[in-house]
Amino acid sequence: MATGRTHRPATRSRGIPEATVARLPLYLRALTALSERSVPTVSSEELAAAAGVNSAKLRKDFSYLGSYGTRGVGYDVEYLVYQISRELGLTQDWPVAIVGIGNLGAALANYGGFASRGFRVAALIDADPAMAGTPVAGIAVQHTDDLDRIISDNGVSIGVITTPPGAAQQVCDRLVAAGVTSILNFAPTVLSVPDGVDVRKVDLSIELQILAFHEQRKAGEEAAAEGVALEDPDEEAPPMRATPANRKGPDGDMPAVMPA
Amino acid sequence: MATGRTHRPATRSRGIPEATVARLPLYLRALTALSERSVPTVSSEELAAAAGVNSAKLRKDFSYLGSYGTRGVGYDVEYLVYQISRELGLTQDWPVAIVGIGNLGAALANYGGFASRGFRVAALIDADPAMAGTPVAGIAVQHTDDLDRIISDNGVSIGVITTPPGAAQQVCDRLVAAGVTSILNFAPTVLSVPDGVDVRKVDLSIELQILAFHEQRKAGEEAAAEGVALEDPDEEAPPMRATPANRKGPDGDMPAVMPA
DNA sequence: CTATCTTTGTGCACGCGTTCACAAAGACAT
DNA sequence: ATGTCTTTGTGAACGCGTGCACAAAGATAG
Repeated sequence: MATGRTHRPATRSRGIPEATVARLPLYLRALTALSERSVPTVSSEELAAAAGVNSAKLRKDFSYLGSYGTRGVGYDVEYLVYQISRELGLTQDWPVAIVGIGNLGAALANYGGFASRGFRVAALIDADPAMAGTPVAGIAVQHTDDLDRIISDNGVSIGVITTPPGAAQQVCDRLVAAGVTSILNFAPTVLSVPDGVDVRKVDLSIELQILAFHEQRKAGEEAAAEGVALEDPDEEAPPMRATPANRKGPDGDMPAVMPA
Repeated sequence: MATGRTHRPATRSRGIPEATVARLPLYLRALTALSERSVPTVSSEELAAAAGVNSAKLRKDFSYLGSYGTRGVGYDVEYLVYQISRELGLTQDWPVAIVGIGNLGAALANYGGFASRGFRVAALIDADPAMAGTPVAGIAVQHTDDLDRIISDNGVSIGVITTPPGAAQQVCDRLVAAGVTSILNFAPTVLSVPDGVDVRKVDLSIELQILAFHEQRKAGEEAAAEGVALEDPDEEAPPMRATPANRKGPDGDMPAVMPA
C-alpha cells in the first residue's frame, strides 16, 4: 500500500464490479457448506479452491465489500455468509412469478434451489385456459389474463419467462407494464426492455453450440496431431456464394485479375 | 486500414475470441429467422439490431471468420448461415447424453431447441432402477450402471448433467472416463475435470441472485431519490462479528484506543 | 515486549473485449 | 469511365478484469 495512512479511500462507495457480483453467489454457496459443517474460519486459499477460483481474485472481490478478513487467520464463515447475503439482497423475501408452465416452467417451479435462497415462487402463469387451476409444485396455475393483478397483488418484481419464443416479448412487455423490473429469460429470443429493467438470459441451445465449437476444435487438433492428411477444415466444400454479383448474372464469373 | 495492400494478413489463423464464439449462436439464430423470411442480404446494422448487439462488434466478430460481406451491400444471409454453422461445428451430428432424469432432465429431453441445431438426444441415464425402461420424450431411460457402454456405443462426446449436486462430481468423473470431453452442468456444484475437458455451467439460482442484487440496488436508489431518511443500507444491523479476538473471550471488548 | 509466521488487502502490469471513427471497397447511377 | 453513395473491415484508444507479488496487519510463541 503506497498511500501510507488513507483509512479507507473509496472502497465500498457505489460500484461492485459486475464480474464480482456474479461470483458472490459462488462464494456464498461454498461458505454455506462450510457453515453447515461448523467450520469457524477459512483462508482465502481454501475458500477459493472450494469455489473454483483464484485466491487473489477472491480477496479482491471481498475487498469491494469491505475489510472482512483477519490477517494471519482468514475469514469468519458466519460473518461472511451474512455480509454476502445482505449484499446480494437475500435477507429479504423475493416473490417470483413464472410465466409459461411447460416442461421447463414446471421443472423450475419444482426446483428446490430457489426457496433455499430467499426466492419464493409466488405465482405460476400460463396462457392455456385448460391449465388454469391445475396445481404444479403445489401451486395453482393462473391464466395470463390476470397477469397484471397477479403481479401487483403479490408484489412480484422478478419474473421468469419460460414461454415459447413467439410469446416471450409480449409476456415481457406485460410483465414490465405490471411492475416487474428484473427478468430471467429462458426463451430463445432477444428481449427489448425499457431502461431500468434488467434481463438475464439462459439459453440452453447456445451453451451446447459453444461446447460444439470447442469439441470440433479438439477433434480437429487431435486429427492433426495424428498426422492425418486433411485439407484445411476451414475451406471444406464452400457452397456457391450468392454475392449480388453472381446472383444477378452479368459480371458473374469474373477472372481473378481485373481486365484493364 | 493503414496497411494499404495486405490481402488477408493474419485473419482466420487459429483463434476466434471466446466472446465472439459466444455470440455466433446469437447471430445464427437471427440469420435463420431472416432466411426463413427469404431475406437475401442484411447489413451489419440490421443484423446487429436483431441480435441485440452493437454493429461494430458484429462486424469485428465476422472479421474473425473471414471477409464474408460485400461493402455497400451487406452480408449474404444463406452464405453466412452456412459459414457460422460450419464454424460452430453444427454441420455434423452431435449425440448428447443427459444424466439425471428428474424434472429438469426430462424438460431438457423434451426441449425442441436441441434437435433443431444438430444436437440429438442419444441417451437418457438415471441412477434410479425404477426409472430404467421408462420412456421419456420417446427415449427409454437407462441405468447408470451401463453409463460407460452407453457413452461408447453412441459415440457421445457431450454430456449434460442434471443430477442432484451430491452426485454431480461422480457422474462427471464417469462421463469423462467414458470419453466425454464436453459437459454442460446444471447441478449447483463446482466440477473439477482434467485438462482438455470443457465444462459450461448453467446455474439458475445464481442468475436469480444476480438479479436480486440489482433489484435491491434499484430499490435503494429509488428510496434515496424519494428523499426517504434511511441510514446507509450497507451498515444495517451487523450481527456480532465473531472475530478470533471476541470469540475467545479475553481481550474481547477492546477500547478503540490501545492502552499504553 | 520482541520476533516470527501467516494471511490479508492492494498497487501494478498485462491482456482481452468493446467501441469509435475512418479509409477502402464495391455498388450503382450518369 | 467517372463520381457518388453505402457499408464493410479494421487500426487505435480505452476500460474492465485478472493475476502477480509484496507490504502491512494481526496472531502467536518465546
